[in-house]
Amino acid sequence: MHKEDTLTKNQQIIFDLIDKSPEPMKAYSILHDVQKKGIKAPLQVYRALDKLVEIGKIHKIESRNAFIACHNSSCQVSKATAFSICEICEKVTEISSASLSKYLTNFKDKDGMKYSKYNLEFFGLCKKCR
Amino acid sequence: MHKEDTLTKNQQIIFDLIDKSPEPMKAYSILHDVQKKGIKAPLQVYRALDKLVEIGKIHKIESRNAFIACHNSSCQVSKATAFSICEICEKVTEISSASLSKYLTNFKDKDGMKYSKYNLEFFGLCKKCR
DNA sequence: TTTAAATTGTTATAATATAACACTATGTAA
DNA sequence: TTACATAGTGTTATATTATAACAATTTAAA
Repeated sequence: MHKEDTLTKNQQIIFDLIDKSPEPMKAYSILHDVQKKGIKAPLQVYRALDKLVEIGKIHKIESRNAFIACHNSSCQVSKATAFSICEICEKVTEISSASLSKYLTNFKDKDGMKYSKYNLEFFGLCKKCR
Repeated sequence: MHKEDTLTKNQQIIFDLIDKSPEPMKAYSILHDVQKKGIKAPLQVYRALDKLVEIGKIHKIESRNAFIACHNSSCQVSKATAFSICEICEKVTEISSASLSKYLTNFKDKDGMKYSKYNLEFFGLCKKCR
């Protein structure tokens, strides 16, 4: 499976940065942080991000245009993602719920259509902000 | 409830355009189409879009940066949205499933936290593209 | 009717993302 | 080992998406 694939230099630098970050990181903030490592252009960042998303090492939080490392060990969920987002402090947490992913993976629309790929973003207030 | 609110001129022009469109519309494509009606600047479009999203008349498809009219009559779902997106033709359909919205509205995360607001995007192939 | 709130119009600019092209590294097959 | 395909890199330029700041106007409620 893909997750074990060796990352290239740029991919590794950018993954390490995102993985260490306690919060989702934006592309240009990543760019700023890796310039000292020789990554100078937005495209270098976006290419690494694209690849990391593709292989499931990171996820994009669509509503925030930001990226976080995947913390689900199981590979199936890399294209079936769910997050909770605090509307005050912007804390983002990946939800790993077997019942949720089972429900959504088995969900059929009006036409009986199933979708193995989805992205779900819940919004509310986190513990601290409540 | 908000949906019955009267729209302002710009909001009405932009809502009508989106409502008539068979597919999600992007902000600058909207701008292009409404220039003949006197809306000349991006900000005029974004302001109307923000308001229309806020009152639930339209939804933003986050993964596409595009906007579609809401076709659910019930107001509760305006902040609890679900869509299917065809990865080939980009057709987007709003899903109105009582069981889905019930499941997600009642979903509790590890900490027992519930979220009344969410956005779900399913990806796959539509009937035509399969 | 005056006053607060929302909306508008406008210019400028910020933030996010991709096109195009030349070059380099890496793995695979002859 | 060579040669070939594939993926990744570096670079410049540019496209796309979105907001800041400020003055003027409209609207609706007290």
